[in-house]
Amino acid sequence: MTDAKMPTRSRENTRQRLLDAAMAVFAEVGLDAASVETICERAGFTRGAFYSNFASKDELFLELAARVASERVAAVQSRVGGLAAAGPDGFDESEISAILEQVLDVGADDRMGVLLMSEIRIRALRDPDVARAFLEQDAEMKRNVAQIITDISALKGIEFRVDAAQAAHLMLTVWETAAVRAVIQGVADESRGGEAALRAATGAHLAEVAHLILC
Amino acid sequence: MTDAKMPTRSRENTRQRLLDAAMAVFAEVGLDAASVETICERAGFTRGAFYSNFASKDELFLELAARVASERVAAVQSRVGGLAAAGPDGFDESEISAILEQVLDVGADDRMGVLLMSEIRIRALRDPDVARAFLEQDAEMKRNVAQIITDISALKGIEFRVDAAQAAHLMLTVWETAAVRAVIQGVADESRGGEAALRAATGAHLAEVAHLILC
DNA sequence: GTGGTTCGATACGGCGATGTATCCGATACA
DNA sequence: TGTATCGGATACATCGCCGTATCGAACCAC
Repeated sequence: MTDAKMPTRSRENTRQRLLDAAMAVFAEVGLDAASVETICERAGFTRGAFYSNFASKDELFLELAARVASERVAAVQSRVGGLAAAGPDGFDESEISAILEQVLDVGADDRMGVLLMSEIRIRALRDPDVARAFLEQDAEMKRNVAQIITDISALKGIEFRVDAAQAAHLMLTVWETAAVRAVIQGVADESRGGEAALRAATGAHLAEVAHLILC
Repeated sequence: MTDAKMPTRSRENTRQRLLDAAMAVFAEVGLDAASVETICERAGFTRGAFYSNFASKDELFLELAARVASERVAAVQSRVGGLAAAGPDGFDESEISAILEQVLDVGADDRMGVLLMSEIRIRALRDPDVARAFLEQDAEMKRNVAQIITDISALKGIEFRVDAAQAAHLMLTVWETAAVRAVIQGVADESRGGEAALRAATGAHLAEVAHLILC
């Protein structure tokens, strides 16, 4: 029963390093093209360490996907908390989009995040387990964003043209697609528009939607 | 004269069969997981035929992506043409979404179409060539949809809350995301909701957007 | 210190996919 | 009818990667 096991501190450490390395490699070349070998050498291990910690690449991916998803949700939730601070003063449509932009830019503002989510998404198109995880995470995100919208609505006494759930759905959709589009744009003209361009593009689209849902 | 040099009729035929088979296999297992061998046996050939017609799997994919893209655009364009027939009678927000739904359901209404476009999209996130092709096709689609919206606006004397380009962008975004989501939904509960569910889900979201962009 | 356990490295066998080089049959042409 | 060409099949050599089995070293309790 002592077998509850302190994972030797080094074991858990190894797992995390492997997961981090896998995240980077998956983002770079995609799940299928990423060999176990590559992941290991990126993490500074050999395949022995890998198979001592994971049964297969798929298992690792599942765990990684869960980690990424929960991190995204957690990050958004934490930002939602610190939102009430935003005073109930002046209000215009740019404000709501700014708030959401700030809330959402966790997990979608960097190239790697977009690539990883795309990898998870395409996997969800074929694997039931991943599909369920994906939908659940998405629903959670939607709930959080809807909460924000509701809060704003209550705080400022504003009515929107659609209910919070629909608005949240729409904004998440637009945000996600815009982020992907921006990365593709950067790849097309490898002039490395990078972060700035990405943020600008997604922000603009969000503002557009905010305008639409206002009364 | 129809054929400058008849490529033996059999050669071009072989190419097409290989492309068709590849399309199916790519949709099923993804680009990376699809082996040349699998594609060939699906098409009823051996690898000899493949390497006689294509230099590599990547080359085939590029050609396939171009074909799919141009087919999508062509299909939408042809539907746009037959649109003026829709009489300028009664009008409500469900009509505009119905029209767009009808126009768009080419290329996104079937599981395979969604899977293929997702494959192209994820490839566009890493390969500059694919990225450019993707963006170009997307812009073309957007132009066509914007045209439809403009036509409707003129025909019925309606003003929208955003300009046609923005509206088109939004509707394409929502449509595409909804289609993907529906497929994932079907994978999650493999009760095979299938086509009907997919169409219903995407239709509902489109209607929602139509409501928003109306004055 | 000593023995046991644990974790990662090394070594091995094997499979599957790739790309090329060669062969064979059918069609086109003289 | 004989011959050249073309398209696809077959055969071959190779490589990368996988998963396991084994080894060795560090860490633990006593």
